This record gives sequence, structure tokens and C-alpha cells, in this order.
Amino acid sequence: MRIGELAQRTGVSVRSLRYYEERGLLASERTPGGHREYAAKAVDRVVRIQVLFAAGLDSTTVASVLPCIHDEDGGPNELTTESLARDLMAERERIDRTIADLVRTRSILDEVIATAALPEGAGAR
Amino acid sequence: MRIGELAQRTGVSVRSLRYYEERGLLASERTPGGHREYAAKAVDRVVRIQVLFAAGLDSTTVASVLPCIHDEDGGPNELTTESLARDLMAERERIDRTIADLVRTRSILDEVIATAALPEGAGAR
DNA sequence: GTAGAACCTGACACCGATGTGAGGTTCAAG
DNA sequence: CTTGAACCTCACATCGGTGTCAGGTTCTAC
Repeated sequence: MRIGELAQRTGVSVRSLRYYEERGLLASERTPGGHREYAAKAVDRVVRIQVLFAAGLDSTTVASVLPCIHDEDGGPNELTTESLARDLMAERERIDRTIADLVRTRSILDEVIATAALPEGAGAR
Repeated sequence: MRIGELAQRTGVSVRSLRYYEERGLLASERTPGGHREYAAKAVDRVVRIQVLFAAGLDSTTVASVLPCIHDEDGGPNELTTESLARDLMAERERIDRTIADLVRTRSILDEVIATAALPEGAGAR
């Protein structure tokens, strides 16, 4: 498929898809004229990239993690370096802290929302 | 206390503290000479601000939420507008989605880390 | 062969919290 | 007083993924 279709299927902008390629996250064949051509698997890959980005990984980290992820096509994914593993454990800790902050913030918001849900003279009326 | 001490106690840079003030998140008295002077409560407030930032709220949202948070000083915190509540619920959903992404990413990382922890010929030998 | 959609590269803008540096003032202690 | 640390304001830089525009080429369908 071409880039427009991939964008549509994944909900990711064309701009971003080109950026993913530039950063080495997403490969593409080219037509003789230079247009990008993607295999069907690309959809999954883009989705995965988005999830990793949403978790706060930067493109460099994503690039190093992606080839180590076991996906259905069972490619050669044994490349997990020890130093990469160290980086990922640091990343993991960061994620844990972030989750903790999010949960705390969520309950703060819940409290605030709750007080708003009781406009004036709540309890009995 | 002065800004340097507040920075040290909270682990937040002086620059950031000034920024919080500029955005209306943190108030300060001024000495006759113009130096900022903070009450002890400021420490708590700064910590709270950090948590909210870490959860991805922007300074505007933090500014609108802060006065609605019930803290020990029991100030007048009934200002929760209905429209604010709406914003916060949207924010809450975003947080939920983010947590979901983080959890997914964390387990991806765990998998990758696990394969690295089994260098060569793991199981039996 | 031609029109129009889709694509290409390259470059610059943005957001938002924070870093950093210049140049000047205030504070506290001797 | 004087000195050095701490503070002040103002302004510009940064990072990273994404938006967007410009100017040009390719593809598809008629």
C-alpha cells in the first residue's frame, strides 16, 4: 500500500510516517518513480511505534527496541544487547514513576471533579 | 524562605520556580528589595505542581486546578466551575489512555529485557 | 497525452517546560 | 563600607514529534 493509505489505516499523519522512516523505525520499498510502498505488516509496526512514543520513549530508543520485539513474522530478534537491556531497565523505572504520578494526578482530578458534581446543596434537597 | 532554599528543598530549579510564578501557579511575597519570599506551605505546593506536570497537564490547567485542591490550610476551594470539571474529565480520559500505553510498553520492555537476561543457551545446558 | 490526485524532498514553525547567560541589584556578614 | 553570594529581569536556546508550506515529480484514469 502507499503512504496515504497507511496513514489512513493507522491514524498517523503522512508527515509522521516519513519521519519514522527517516529515524529508521519504518522501512519502505520504493516504486521506480520513488513513491513509498508498504507491506501489510507496516500497519502493526506503526501502531506499535505509536504506543512506544505515547509511553515517552524517544525515536532512538524505539529504533533500538523494535527489532527485539517478537512479532508474528518471527524474524531474527535475538539482538538484545546487554547495554540495551540496561537502558530499557532505566526506561522501565521511568515508566513506573510516571504511572505513579498519573495515578496520583488522576485521583486528585477525581476529587476536584467530585466537588464540582455537587453543585449547590448537594446531599439532600 | 527564599527561592534558593525552596529550590533546594523541592529539587526544582530556580528557573522553574520563577516560571511557576509567571504562570500564576505559585505566589510569593517580596522583600523591600524585590527578592521573593516564600511561606513554608510553598514546598507542598511546588511538589504538587510537579506531580501534575509529570502527569502531562499544562500550566494553564494546573493553574485552574490548584485552587480547587483541598489542602490542609482549608482555603476557599469551592471554585470548581462546571466547565473546568468538563476539562478535567477529558484530562482524566487522556490520563487513562496514557496509563494503558505505559503498561503496554512496560510489558513490551519486560519481554525484551527477559530475552536479554538469557544470554546464550539459557534453559538447560 | 493530459488533468488532477497523490506523492516527493527540504525547510521552517510550534509547543512548553527548562537551561543558560548577560548585566545589574540586594542581602548578610565581616 | 565592602565584598561575595544570592537574587533580580530579560532574552534567547533547546528538544522532539508534528504541522505546514513551497516547488516539483509521479501515478492513474480518462
